[in-house]
Amino acid sequence: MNDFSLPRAERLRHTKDFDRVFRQGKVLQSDFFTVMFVENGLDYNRIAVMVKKKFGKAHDRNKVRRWVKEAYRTMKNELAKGFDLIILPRKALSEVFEKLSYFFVQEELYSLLKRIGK
RNA sequence: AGAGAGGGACGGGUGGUCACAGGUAGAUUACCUGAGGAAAGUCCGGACUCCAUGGGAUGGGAUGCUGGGUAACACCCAGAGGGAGUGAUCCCUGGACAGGACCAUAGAGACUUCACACCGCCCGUAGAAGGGCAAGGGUGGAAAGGCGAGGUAAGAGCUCACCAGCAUCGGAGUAAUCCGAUGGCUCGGUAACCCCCAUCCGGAGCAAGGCCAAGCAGGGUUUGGGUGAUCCCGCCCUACAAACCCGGGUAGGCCGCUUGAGAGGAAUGGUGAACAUUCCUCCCAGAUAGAUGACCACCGAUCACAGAAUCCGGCUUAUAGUCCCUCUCUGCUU
Repeated sequence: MNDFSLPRAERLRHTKDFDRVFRQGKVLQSDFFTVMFVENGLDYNRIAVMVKKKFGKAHDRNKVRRWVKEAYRTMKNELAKGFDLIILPRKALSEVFEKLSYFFVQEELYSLLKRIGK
């Protein structure tokens, strides 16, 4: 109930899983994020964060990926279960990234992710 | 105190709540560890792995004052010469008498066994003609040793002193080079143009390469070769090697993967050097869709550049701020 952990099993790891999400998945978009998701037949979610090299230098790419993972970890109990999802930060985010705080990213993601499965 | 030169250290801290990666332990839990000085650019140099294997010639590439250090280097240390600065200090570095090529514009003339003569100077003459000359002016990045004196019709290493450069001899130094003597007076620059000399260099890269598991299905054509700059010789394989076509199967796990030219300290050698040797202590990230994050509190007082991917040694570039050491100049006080 109060499980905030994010172990390896709850992450997408194999090429065929990625292919399945890209081929069969549905897409949700906001100005700053794209989310692709598909049902996985399990009783929990698996996620991956993909940051394109265009986003910025390695330091910033790491930072945005960690923020997204952290945000997902703290809100995952409030989301629908049984999906594989891929979260992609969009180019618009990289342009204003330096001025943002973690909380802004968290808000953005929550408003997007709660629409999954409805 | 101010201005400056060289070098070094750190680059938020502590506590708490969640979360991740690795390791250890009798193991759904504890404990420990967890990015950088540049992790970066991928510019050099190695280790390591595979290409069956050795030698020679040619070609290509890299480096470039001297000596030392190193596994090696384009790095480091010490020294030499030249240049800049009052100084601490900083910057530059093979050869232009082996040869070739080029030196725009300007200028009379740009490297040539009388270099040239535009304005000039001198002799000559009524004035010319005809001779002699290169000091001064002018052009240029550079004008054929410089400067002074003698000399002369005017001039000229024509003669002489000093300076620069060249050659020979002697001395000091491992050497670059320096010092001294003598001689004949003396032909620029560019080698990030070809080139010459000396030294070094095979290719590809951890997605290297290897093991296990699973799985299928092999067949055909061409070439005669197979050592990836080329050629030659030797040797090995040809049950091989390469290319292409048709058809099929994997793309999961483990190793490589972090103990290493390792870090800290001491002694000795070395130039109070780079560095080497010996001894003692320590283990300090190893992910694989890729671990370091988020929040709260307090303090310093707002926090730069920025994230490991086989591992080391360098170089270069980016960097808020804090602290330390050595030295120079100027001013003031004693």
